[in-house]
Formats: sequence, structure tokens, C-alpha cells
Amino acid sequence: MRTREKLREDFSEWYNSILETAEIVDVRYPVKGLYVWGFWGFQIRRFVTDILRELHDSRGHKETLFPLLIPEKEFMKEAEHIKGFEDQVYWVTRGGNDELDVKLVLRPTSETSMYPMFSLWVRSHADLPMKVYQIVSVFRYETKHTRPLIRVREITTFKEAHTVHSSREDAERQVKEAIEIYSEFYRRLGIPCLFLRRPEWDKFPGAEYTIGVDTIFPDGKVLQIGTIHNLGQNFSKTFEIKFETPSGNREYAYQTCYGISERCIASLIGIHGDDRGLLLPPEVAPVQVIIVPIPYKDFGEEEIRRVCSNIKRELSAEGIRAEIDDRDLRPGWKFYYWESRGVPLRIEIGPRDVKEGKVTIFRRDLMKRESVDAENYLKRVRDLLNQEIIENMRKEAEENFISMIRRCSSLEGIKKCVDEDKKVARVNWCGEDTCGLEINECSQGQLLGYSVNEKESGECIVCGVATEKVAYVGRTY
RNA sequence: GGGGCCGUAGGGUAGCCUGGCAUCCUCCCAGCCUGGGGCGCUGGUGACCCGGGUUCGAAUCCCGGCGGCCCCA
Repeated sequence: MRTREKLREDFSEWYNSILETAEIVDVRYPVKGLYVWGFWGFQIRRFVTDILRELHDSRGHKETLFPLLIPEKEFMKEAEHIKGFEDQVYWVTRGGNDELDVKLVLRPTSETSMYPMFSLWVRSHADLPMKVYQIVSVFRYETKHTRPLIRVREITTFKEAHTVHSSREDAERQVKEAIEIYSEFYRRLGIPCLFLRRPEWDKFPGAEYTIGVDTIFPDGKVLQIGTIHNLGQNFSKTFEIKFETPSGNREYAYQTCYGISERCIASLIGIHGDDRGLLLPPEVAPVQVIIVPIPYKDFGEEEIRRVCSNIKRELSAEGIRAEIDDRDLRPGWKFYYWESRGVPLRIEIGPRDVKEGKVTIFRRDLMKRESVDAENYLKRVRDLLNQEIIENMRKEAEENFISMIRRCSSLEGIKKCVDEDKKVARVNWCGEDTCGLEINECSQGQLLGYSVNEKESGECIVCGVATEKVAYVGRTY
């Protein structure tokens, strides 16, 4: 049986301890808000970024790499953007012992690094749409409590995509593509999420509008695990990104940008984890099958060893990441070890299996063993890794997700739902700022915005006007 | 933004009030014994966040820094 008692009782404690035992990050680096990737965590990160690359590449995005430092002058060009970031940027003001003539900021995000170059790259409508992305570190001087993978001062895994278009419609279409990419990404990771159009006061500095991607943690708090912005012509006007139309005119371009950070890995941990530790989707598990030999002194140890290496060879030939744990430790100890790291499948080979021509397969997602005939085990492993496990994980995560959301029809209802029951409230909201602010103020939670893909007829919870917009309110990280 | 608590081996802790040999568990190392859910035994390594002050003497008291946690806005 899979249980999640520890997560519900004290999520912070569970989270911090699993980061350590599963070697995801080492929190002991002596600078606030900076963490070291552990070897296991870094491998997870690699498989996750592989998916991101695949999803962007296959839709015509080109990967690139821009400099980390941005000159003060460029950074200061867009008024809204500066206002949003100036109190959280790191400055480089010296080179050796010399004060720099041109002060530099460590990018908190790369608009002002990329867009001066975009104005050189974009010449004609034939250059558009242009879609680029990079996966880099960005720096933000967070003043609130930092937390590994969730609120950090160096975001070490910032996948940011930036696109340029010749029309507002094409930029809108791009926003839809971004939603599609992120839906697919989180579907593959088995993470349920909401796509919410943020209220005016919560949008990205310099954007026309922002769509946040949110998931809900076991403690009922909402974690933003992605953002999508329609920048309109705000930045193209400041950075002179113009293109020549077919008719020979010069027009400012339309832009979008969208990003995902290592919070996506935090969500893997928080959404799928249980009292034993991690549970990883097979696609991103550094080890997909761990083979544990169960040697007995009075039984042929070499025999067992040979069966294990055969299995490993066969699995590897199929492209499955399999390892044998032949350390001189008790099997039970190894079971706990690999379970805490979220390895989805374990194969146990002991005297019983060898004698009966069987293979024991243990499913981490169900915490259950099954015994299969040795000649059929390969197909069974393939089915489990390719389909059954992730489908089961998705189903379970979805159920947990739904159980955290409660429909509310009054401001008092929101307060009770959010403050007392520690859940996320789902309400009708007309979309107007004045009503939004009342919703925002009525509880300890925040108005997260209205869904871009759900509709439900009702009346705005504040002003009572008829609306189909469905909004969510919750406490956030 | 405001308030509170804390920092002792790799991890978790006792000691601090009332200054005088630093406690226990775990991990780790060596060996034996084991092996289908954290086995047992023997032995071993390893710590008072940093800087300054008070004192014969500081983990303990005072000041500052750095780091961590919690609550409220």
C-alpha cells in the first residue's frame, strides 16, 4: 500500500528530508538560496530537459545561448519591466579592482539580453515567426524565504522560449502552441495543472497578459510551474524590433515568451512522492529497473548472479535503463534505498525464481509484487514502463488534485475553504479588477486567475453578473 | 515589510538557564555473521557556524556577521 501520511502532516519536513536521502540537491552550500544538484537529482533534471528540448525542437524552436550579463542601459529600457525586477537583480559593478564604466546585471530573465539582438536579426516578414529558446541559469535576489527548487536565488534550470511574429493573431496562435507544449510536458510527467489567466496586477512586467501554469501540492498550496506571456508590441517598440511587410511598410513585431524552471522537478517530487520517498515517471527515472539479487549461502550464488546479468543485458538491449545492485547489503535495505529514489520497477532474483523459472517484478507505484514466467518478463516490463505505470500515476495524481479543489459560491465560502480547510477554491469571476481585488482580499489565499480552457455558467461571486469564467483562489508558495 | 526561534561529527540530538572531561541514535570504515522488507556482534574515525569581547577558563554569557526555520502583513 502506498501512503502519503507524512506529506500531509508536515510537507516541509518530508520535502527537505527526501531532497537529502534521494540526493536530489544538497542544501548545505553556504550561500542563501543557492543549492548544489545531487547526482541523482541532476540525472532526473537531464531527462526532464531532454523532454523540453524535444517538445520545443519538434515545433520549430531553435536552441540558443545568450550571455549571462546585461548592460545597464539595455536592462533599463522597458519601464514596466524594470519596475518589476529592479529590486531583485544582482549587479556586477567591478572588474578586478576597477569600477566598471558600464554596470552589468545578472539576467533575472533574458528579454533585455535577447531583444537588442532580435532587432538585428528580424528584417522582413519572411524571417517570422522566429522561435528561440535556451535553458540557462538566471538570478533573482529573493527576499522572501528561499526553498530548494522552489524559491531560489539562482534558477539553474530556466527554459525560456522567446518568439517574434508578424501579427497579433500569429502571436495569439503562439500562445496556444505554448499551452499545448506545456500541457504535453506535464501530461508526460503525470502532473495535473491549471492554465490560468492572471489578474492584471499579477502579470509579467511588460506583458499584455500572462497565463500561469499551476499545480497543487499535498499541503494545499499552489505552485506556479510555468508561465506564458503575450508581450504584444511592448518590447518590440522599446527594442526597435521591426520587420518589412510584403507591401513594403515597416511594422513593430509581436512577441511572446514562456518559461519553465526547476520547479517542474519540485512538482515531480511533491505530486508523486509518498511516505517511502520519490516515485518517478519511467521516462525520467535515471534507473528504470533495479535488479536485486537475493543470494542464499546454501544456494548457487553464481547461478543467481548469472540470471541477473542476463536480465540486465536483455533490458539494456531494449534501451531500458537497468542496473544490478550487487552491493554486499541486505536485500531489505536495498529495497528501501531504491524505493526512496523513486525507481519505478524492481526485479528480484532469488532461489525461488531460479528454481521455478520465474521473475519477481515489484511495482513502486502500487508497492506490489508480481511473479511472471521468465520467458514473458521482458514484454511485461516494457508494458509497465511504457504505459501502465505512468497511466496509474496520472490517475492517482489527478484524483489527489481534484480532492484539493472545492467549488465555492460566496466570499465567506472562499475564506473557509482556503484558510480553514487548506484547499483551493473554484469560483465564477467576471474578470473585472474591482471584483478580483475583493476575491483577492477575502482570504489568506490569492486570486490566481481564470481558466483559459474551462467554462462554467454562473454569476460572478462578487458582483453577480452572468459569466462563464472559472477562477481559482489558493495559498501559494 | 514586521515579529519570533535556532546553529554541537555526514544526518538527527543532549548539554547552554546556573561557564570547568561534550551525550545518545544514525550514517560511515574494518572484520565476522547474514541474506525474499532497514539483521546481529566486535572494534574504529568523526563536531561545538565565523569574527570580536568578558573570564584563570566559553558550546554555554555579551556584540556583530553568515546561515537555517516559523508566524503575521
